[in-house]
Amino acid sequence: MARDTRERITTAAATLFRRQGYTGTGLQQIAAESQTRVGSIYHFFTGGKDALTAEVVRTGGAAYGAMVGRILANGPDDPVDALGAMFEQAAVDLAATDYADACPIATIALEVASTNEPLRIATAEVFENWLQGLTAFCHQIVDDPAGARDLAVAVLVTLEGAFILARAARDPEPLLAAGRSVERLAAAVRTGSADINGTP
Amino acid sequence: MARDTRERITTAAATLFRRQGYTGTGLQQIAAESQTRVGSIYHFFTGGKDALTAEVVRTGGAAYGAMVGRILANGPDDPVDALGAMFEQAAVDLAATDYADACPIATIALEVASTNEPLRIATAEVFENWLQGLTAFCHQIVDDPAGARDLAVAVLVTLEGAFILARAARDPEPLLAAGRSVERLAAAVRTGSADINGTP
DNA sequence: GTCTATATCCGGATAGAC
DNA sequence: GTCTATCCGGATATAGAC
Repeated sequence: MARDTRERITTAAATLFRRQGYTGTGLQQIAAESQTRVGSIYHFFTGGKDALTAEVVRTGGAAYGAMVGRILANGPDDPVDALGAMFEQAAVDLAATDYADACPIATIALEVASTNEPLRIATAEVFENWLQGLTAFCHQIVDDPAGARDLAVAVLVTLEGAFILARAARDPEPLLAAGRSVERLAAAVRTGSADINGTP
Repeated sequence: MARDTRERITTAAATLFRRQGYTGTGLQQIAAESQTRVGSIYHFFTGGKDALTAEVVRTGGAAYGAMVGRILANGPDDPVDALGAMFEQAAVDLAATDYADACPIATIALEVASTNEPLRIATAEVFENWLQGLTAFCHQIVDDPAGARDLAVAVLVTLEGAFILARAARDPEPLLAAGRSVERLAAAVRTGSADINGTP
């Protein structure tokens, strides 16, 4: 049962961190949720809470990035439409989980950004990995590498910000509105028709 | 010194909440930072930590919204350019404060979204107030009310998401890239030239 | 590997002297 | 209004029996 125990700990921690954040979740609660003891957590994670959190950030981040990649790959053929569909799926998932399951690392990222340098770096690396995957996808829409990266940044930050508003309001509408705007931006970038200073 | 004490408490709490979040900040630390005692906090805020936090969210949110409004009003005459300038200003401010002073309520909003209903509502109201101000501004760009609201949502969520990435990476680039994309989106919305399904 | 017990400290909150 | 003292629970972390 050794491997099972370790996995129960990380999954319980991931769930609790999503809903309560890093500082808001105690090791005792993680132990209770994963049906182990605090001592067992320290058996598997010698570095204590921070070592556990770092692993949750990295593996949870990789899993979420892979899931988004699948959604984009299995979505509409038109990559612009696929981006919009991703936001709609995020809205459905968020409402279905009582507005709890949004970004797995956003709360942690904000909590540790100015207080915990190793964890800050772990979150930054996850975001960068996501951006690289999204940039590759956006290359279907824009040839220019810098343009694809900019579009990828826009997609990710729009999703992250929309998660904040949707969770706060307990309303999927910000995610849907954000999806419409991302589609519109991606279409404008693709046609190249929208100069920064459009004709008034 | 009575009024001063109360204000010192809220100011210290606002600063600490920005950098460490809600659960990551204790009343003892707030008391130390504001040079008072925990008992004094309870003298002014009978409801304890949550009452203090609710006031910080509301007054800090109103102040930040007013500041953004001033930046937009005093920026370039072209409202599309003004939106881009706002992101550039946010990037400058963030770097100048060692990547600490981003959104005053975003961290709190994520922490309490699934754990503290009164505070969740307080953050939602602040976001809604900001959206109404931004929607009024975006009416300079789009006539259609729904279009102006959608653009306002896009601007706010893009800013919020860019704050997360910029703080995690300790790099203003996500804010600058987000600003370029918001300008591009606003220009496309103004000209109405970018259909959702643009010509490939 | 797992569990109990415990050390040390900080969390929010309150009562009451001054 | 301010300050001291304190309650009680939970925080992280560790030591050691089994």
